[in-house]
Amino acid sequence: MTEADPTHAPLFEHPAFLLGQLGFHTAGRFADLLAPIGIGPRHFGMLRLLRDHDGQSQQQLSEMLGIHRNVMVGLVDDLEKRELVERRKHPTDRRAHAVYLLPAAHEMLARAYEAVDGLEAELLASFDERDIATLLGLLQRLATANGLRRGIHPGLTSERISPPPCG
Amino acid sequence: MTEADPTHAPLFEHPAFLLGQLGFHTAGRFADLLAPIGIGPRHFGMLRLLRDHDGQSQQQLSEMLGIHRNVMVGLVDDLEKRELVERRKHPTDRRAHAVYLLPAAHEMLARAYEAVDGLEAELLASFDERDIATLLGLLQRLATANGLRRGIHPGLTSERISPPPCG
DNA sequence: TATTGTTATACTCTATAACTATA
DNA sequence: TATAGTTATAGAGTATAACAATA
Repeated sequence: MTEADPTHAPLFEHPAFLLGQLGFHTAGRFADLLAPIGIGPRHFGMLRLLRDHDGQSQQQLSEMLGIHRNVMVGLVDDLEKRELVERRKHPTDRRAHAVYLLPAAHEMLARAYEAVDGLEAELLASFDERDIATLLGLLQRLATANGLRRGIHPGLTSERISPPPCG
Repeated sequence: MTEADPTHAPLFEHPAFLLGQLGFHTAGRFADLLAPIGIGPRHFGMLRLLRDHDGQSQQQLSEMLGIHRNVMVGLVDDLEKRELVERRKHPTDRRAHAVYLLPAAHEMLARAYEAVDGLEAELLASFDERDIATLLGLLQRLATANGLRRGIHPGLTSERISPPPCG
């Protein structure tokens, strides 16, 4: 099953393909590692945001996460059911809810960060310090040059990034 | 909005996060570039596979693409409607269909490869030859070390890779 | 009139199971 | 009994529009 391509290199020779493949794999593994503690990547992102932006309205939070406010409703519902966040009255706008972290969230965040560390270690197991530094620098340049917002990833599902296949 | 993290580096410092972010972006852009010619990433993968494995059964093809045989039905349906492939009688197994490329598929493949080139150029616009070579080497090592199958990407949807958000 | 949170709807994609015709 | 292709069903996810309360 060697790839014989008359005009183009095999996909293994394309950085774009490898990025897509590795990104999908990474997102899936992240969801896998988060699953045992009972949250998904989107919940992690929300808790992480709240640690620095406690007490904001759902509207504000959804803009910062790059998601629609309708989706935010379900996200806050989930986290409220697990007693990780709380909806309180907004101090200045009676239409809005102010969302606050509850104490349990900090322990949850600590455990989620362990998952992040585990993922990073697993992914980069075969790399030494220098390889990692080189890779990080290149990926940061790519992300910046292609207009990706820092720390905002509109591609992480609750469980899996989702879809089907391709070769 | 500077990231102040007591215990962990901002996500921008995590190769795993950047891979997920860049992978999602890349997959989405690929779908965008393919859309004008009327196919999705999964169709491209199928046509590409058929060029080297013409006349195989749907079962065999779905195994090679890493997808379920039920999904293959719709994929072949799509391609048959566009007269890019054809179902014929399998020479040895009367239960199976043998799938063959039609002439129009070769032109479609050529145009799809232009999209691949365009994506690659867009993504790596700020990189010189040496950067690209370094990146490619690192990504290939990562893909291999993490057990990813060459040229098989079970994460490309018909239109978009799909999901919601995270920070 | 616009905005916040919410709900309802439709649409896409997936995963499972079941059916048929063959093997 | 198992397999190839197909179809049906239910589930998850998203996007859009609409609604009540408030600005």
